[in-house]
Amino acid sequence: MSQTTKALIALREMIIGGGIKPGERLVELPLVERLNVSRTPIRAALATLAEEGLIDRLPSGGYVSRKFNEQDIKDAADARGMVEGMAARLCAERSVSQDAICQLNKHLNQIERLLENRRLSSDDIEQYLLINDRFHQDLVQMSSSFVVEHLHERVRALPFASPSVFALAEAEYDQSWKIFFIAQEQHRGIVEAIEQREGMRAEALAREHARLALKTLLRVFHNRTSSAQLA
Amino acid sequence: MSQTTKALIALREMIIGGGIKPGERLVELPLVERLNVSRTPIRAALATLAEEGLIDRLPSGGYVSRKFNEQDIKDAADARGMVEGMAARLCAERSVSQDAICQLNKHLNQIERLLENRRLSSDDIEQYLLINDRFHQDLVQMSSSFVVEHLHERVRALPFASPSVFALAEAEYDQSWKIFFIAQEQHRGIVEAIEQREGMRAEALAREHARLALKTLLRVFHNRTSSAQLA
DNA sequence: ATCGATAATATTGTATACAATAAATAGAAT
DNA sequence: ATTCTATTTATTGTATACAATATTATCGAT
Repeated sequence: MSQTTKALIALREMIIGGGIKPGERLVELPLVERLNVSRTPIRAALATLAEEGLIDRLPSGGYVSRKFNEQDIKDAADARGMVEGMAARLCAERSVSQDAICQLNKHLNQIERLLENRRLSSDDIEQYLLINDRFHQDLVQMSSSFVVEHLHERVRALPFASPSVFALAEAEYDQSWKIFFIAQEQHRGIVEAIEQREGMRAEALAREHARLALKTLLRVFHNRTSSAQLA
Repeated sequence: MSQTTKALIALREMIIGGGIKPGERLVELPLVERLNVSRTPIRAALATLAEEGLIDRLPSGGYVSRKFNEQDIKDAADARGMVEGMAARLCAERSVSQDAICQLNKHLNQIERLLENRRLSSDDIEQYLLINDRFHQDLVQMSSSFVVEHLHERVRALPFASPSVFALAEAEYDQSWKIFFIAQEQHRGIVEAIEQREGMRAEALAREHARLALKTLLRVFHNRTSSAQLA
């Protein structure tokens, strides 16, 4: 693993995890000591983080950690829905191959198998997130649009735009295991719409799907507002 | 102007303008000589260009100039419509101030004044592009969503996603000056929809507006296919 | 005490040397 | 001739010294 990657991961973790507080300036030299990497890879990592939208470039040079409010999280989810919605629509309009549909269904079948045990273990949920991610990733790939792929990368990098491990704890609550079933129903709907070339429906479903993820996420936050990144 | 900015602009111009051909690898040392800038700012510029999607990062390190086909241009326009559509919708949903509406209308009035002379000079068109850009930029700003702003920056950087000077020549043709009126009508529609809090309509109009820009652009390309960037 | 100018310091921007890695070439074995 | 390996070369990755700039502190004037 390159030094740049090392710095990037460490910094991301510090920002999300609260090691660097919102509004705090990211000075290069101190980071050299904290991360045991020279300035060059740190600068590269900072540039990347700025592109990802996690930190802000100061007009006079340097960076500060952004602070995100609840509205930002909602917007991020909305944007994610928009991009994945476009992906789904393009899949429908461009008649993806039967093979592609099968691959999507394969993921969904795996999820279904997970959901057979009504009580999901932590491992199950981790599994779920993994497969879920693959499903969405494949969907984007199948749109055959480099632009959509490109935007999806950006949207995925936004904090909390993706269903995260934070949502993990949530699953313990009895009230929320239904979420998985609803999400799965939406997954099926999206694939069905694509198969039937119903672009508009595919897009709408993908958007709604993002809203569901958001709802779960926000509930978690309201339970424990102590999240480091939140203003 | 910093060396990095200098390198960035020069490289962008070389890629779009054809000085660097699609598929060509961008080796740092030769670029140092061609641009009279050291490796450090060149590396920074290359990283930025990769984020913008103009060049591809090789898994083994280094970059190659991307080649864009007609589908990519269509997708870019589509994506632009999607982002500006979301911006318009948010403006509507979030009840932008009367001041904001006035500012948008101010731009539109300026455009209207330009369009009074049926025959537009090159200067007029340049003016138009400038004002048009400000209108769209303001629209995005007024959505008060940093996510939308963020994505808009990405989408704007995509080649040909924005109405460009290429379209300039096109305006000479008698058949195409109507385009400006249609575009203006859409502009008015978008603002009206925002004013009346019709989110869905605002979004749809913004999307359609992007398709119109695309149509113009594609016509130009079909007339003179010799464009450097096109595969 | 407050403001402004100037000096001191901190911080980023740039160049470059060196290290690590990838690509290309040449040579040997089959 | 072809493939594999060894060696060379080309290219990127990293560290660091120096330059330019921005920020902060100091001091004097009002």
